Amino acid sequence: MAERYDPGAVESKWRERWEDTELNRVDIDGAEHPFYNLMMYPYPSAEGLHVGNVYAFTGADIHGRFKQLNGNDVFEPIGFDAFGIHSENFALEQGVHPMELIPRNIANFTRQLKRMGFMYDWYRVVDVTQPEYYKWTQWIFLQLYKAKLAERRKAPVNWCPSCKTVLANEQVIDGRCERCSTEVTQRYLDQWFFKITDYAQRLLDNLEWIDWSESTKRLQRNWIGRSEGADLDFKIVGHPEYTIRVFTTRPDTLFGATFMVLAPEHPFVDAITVKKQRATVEKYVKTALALDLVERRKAGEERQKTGVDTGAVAINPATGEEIPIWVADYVLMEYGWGAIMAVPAHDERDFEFAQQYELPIRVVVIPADQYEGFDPSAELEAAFTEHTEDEVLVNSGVFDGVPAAKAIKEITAWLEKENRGNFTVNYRIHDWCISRQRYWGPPIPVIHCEKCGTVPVPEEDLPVLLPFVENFKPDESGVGPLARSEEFLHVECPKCGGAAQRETDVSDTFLDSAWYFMRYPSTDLQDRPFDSERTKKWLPVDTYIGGEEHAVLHLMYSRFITMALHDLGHLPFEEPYKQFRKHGLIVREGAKMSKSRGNVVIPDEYVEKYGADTLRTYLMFLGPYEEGGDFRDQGITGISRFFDRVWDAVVNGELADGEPETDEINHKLHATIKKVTGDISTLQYNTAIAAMMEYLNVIRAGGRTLRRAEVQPLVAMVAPFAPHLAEELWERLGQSESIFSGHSWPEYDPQLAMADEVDIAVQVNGRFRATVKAARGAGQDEVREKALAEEAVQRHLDDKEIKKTIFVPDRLINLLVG
RNA sequence: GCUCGGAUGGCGGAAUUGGCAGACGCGCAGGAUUCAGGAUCCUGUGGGAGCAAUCCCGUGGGGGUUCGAAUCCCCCUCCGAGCACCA
Repeated sequence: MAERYDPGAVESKWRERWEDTELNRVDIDGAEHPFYNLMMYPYPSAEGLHVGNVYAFTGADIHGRFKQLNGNDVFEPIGFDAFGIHSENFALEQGVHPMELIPRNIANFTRQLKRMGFMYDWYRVVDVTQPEYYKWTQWIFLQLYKAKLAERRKAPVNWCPSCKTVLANEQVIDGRCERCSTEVTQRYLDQWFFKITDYAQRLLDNLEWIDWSESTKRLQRNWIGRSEGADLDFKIVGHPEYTIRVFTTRPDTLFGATFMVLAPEHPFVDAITVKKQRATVEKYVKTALALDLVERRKAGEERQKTGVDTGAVAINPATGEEIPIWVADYVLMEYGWGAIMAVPAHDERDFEFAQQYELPIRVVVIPADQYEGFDPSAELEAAFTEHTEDEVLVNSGVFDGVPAAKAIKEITAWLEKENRGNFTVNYRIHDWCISRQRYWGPPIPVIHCEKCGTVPVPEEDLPVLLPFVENFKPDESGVGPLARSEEFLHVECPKCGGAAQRETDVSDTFLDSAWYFMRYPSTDLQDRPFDSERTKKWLPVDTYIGGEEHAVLHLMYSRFITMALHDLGHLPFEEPYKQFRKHGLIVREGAKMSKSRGNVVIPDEYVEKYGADTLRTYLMFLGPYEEGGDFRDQGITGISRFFDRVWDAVVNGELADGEPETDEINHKLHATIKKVTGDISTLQYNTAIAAMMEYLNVIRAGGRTLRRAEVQPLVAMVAPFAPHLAEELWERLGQSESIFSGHSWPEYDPQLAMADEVDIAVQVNGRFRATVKAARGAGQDEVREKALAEEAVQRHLDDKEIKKTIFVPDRLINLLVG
């Protein structure tokens, strides 16, 4: 009676064995071939592990196990991103205090993660809500504060009326809160900012050399949004004390600037508005500022442009003409200088505005082929084209006829010489607002003293403990719930000893995750955030695998924090992850998974039925890992059957000793090892699995007695995907050590991996007519002779003369006849 | 609107990067086994014509380059993602 594969029994056996033998416990100080394999730690939701988590972690775990099987000491830690709005909102919904709820969720997550067979080192878990962790999050804040990279200022901020907190720009998706999808509004509050803009250029430059998924790098590039152009100054008639500075990417169109526009918040608005227009302008500014950010940002057709004339007049430095100054809310204070020179002929927004208010439009750039015979007085259609070498300036004085791209440089140079402007670069990225008027986060370690102002908490007083606050519900006040704890709020000023108050905001949860990977190797040390020797040994992270939804959030923030800590002398490197690979998204039956659709895959059900190994492998088989896949319930049986057969091949029946039985099988074995080794290295797990299946089909064909040398390498190749099964089979093959404890990955012989006989396609006039077998490397004459011997080839040659032969060695021969 | 992906059998997806399209798996059909269902095993499975050998068509649509195109170039359609009044 054949013994059947029982995943449940095999998996629980090895789960216990690994735990007893501490197989995945890494010798942090003693490891000889350190490899840091990181995956994005989850926030422990009450719903438990999502199949998306399992997908992400499995792909990363396979990578880690593969490295381990190849002789590395792989450190693969896990932790919990348990602070933050998401966790807190759930606690509110359930009416349970987060201090009670979160540990419960973490326990549940831990159980589920262990069931999946990830090779986590459970002796080094990070839980960001523990004081021994957030003490150091606060420490990082203090370091940035000292370096003047943290700054408190009043600013318009994104406010989520539902979560009742401020959000970073990165957390506003389509004008809505990324967590609860409520429309975001604008508020003016005192906020802490991290000056990530100081690092914009470096964050951009380093993208050139870090080994990351291209698409992720592109997202970051777009988000940083570098644009080159010029700052230039406009004089105001009758106000010699003011000049309006603008930023433009199109200095070549300067001669076409027929008016200027200030943002409603622009500091000069009040001062320069003429008496007659004062009431109108004041009213407009008031209305504009009352609009929330979302409404104001609605572009183009959605909302008509509005604006008012200040009555003031500026001088176009190029033409010397007087041009009117308007105020309009389509100009944003946050970008550039909050003021623009309007060139309606070459900017759609300015054009729309000019049409609406009947402002003059002057064309200054035209296609080069229209330059001959151009009449400068003629009316021309506005043209919103990119400046190319095919375009030249007109109506532009001495610059007439100059190609637009060249004119950008020449006009900028001229402005610089005149001291009226200069070349400059602008970035779209804004400073990172880290204040949150919420409860569930690390208190920002700052004290406000009436006498001394803002005083940082001395490092020796850290951590500033998050107090238990019974009613942690956020409210409309813009003041965080921590203000409700009298005991927390009132404190002595560390400087003068007088009565003072603590900062009541907590920091953004993205600050917790910006450095968690630095903590893992040092979780056992309480006197420093990370040990310098261990950091040198393990960091930067060798491979980081995670979702791309964090491209401009976590991944950008952690790069910034790493750079800042590097510059402050705390880290020997400035990029945190040597290699980053994004994984795709997993959908079900072609549709996104969501609770409302009711199509969420609960991993537990499948683990119960098929085992963790089968679920892991099936998830990887769905499609290319970096692109995601489509989960179909029936598909999992394919993997289930595959493992049944692998089991059967090893366990049932005698295995013969000696080399693989035939050269053909030996070749197939080596070719498979080569293919699987390559595919796993590049995260192409789906084709790696297909290759193993193909190999098994080959060796099982004909029901022959298998040889140990045919089967054992397969067991090793299966190990990253199905670690429990592989361990069991490894043991049954007579191995006494864990398959993961040594260098168990099979080697291949590159010569053997190539077949010595190949099929060569034969074409006649480009159409396939036959295949012939030939020795690898066979020459054209030999192949041609074989091809001509084929009956089908002869038929299509039809006795005509062969005019030309195209020969690709080992692949194809194409015979061309008249 | 801008930027970037993508479209291949009934389905998920392969294709050595310009060289036999459809690997591998699911599903389906036929057969074996079974009292039966399930499981398992064999065989077949892009479409069309033919008893057959064989032939023709075929990678979203149209054009092109090439001895040869799923792959490269141009135009179009549809789907997805990110950004969006960023001057």
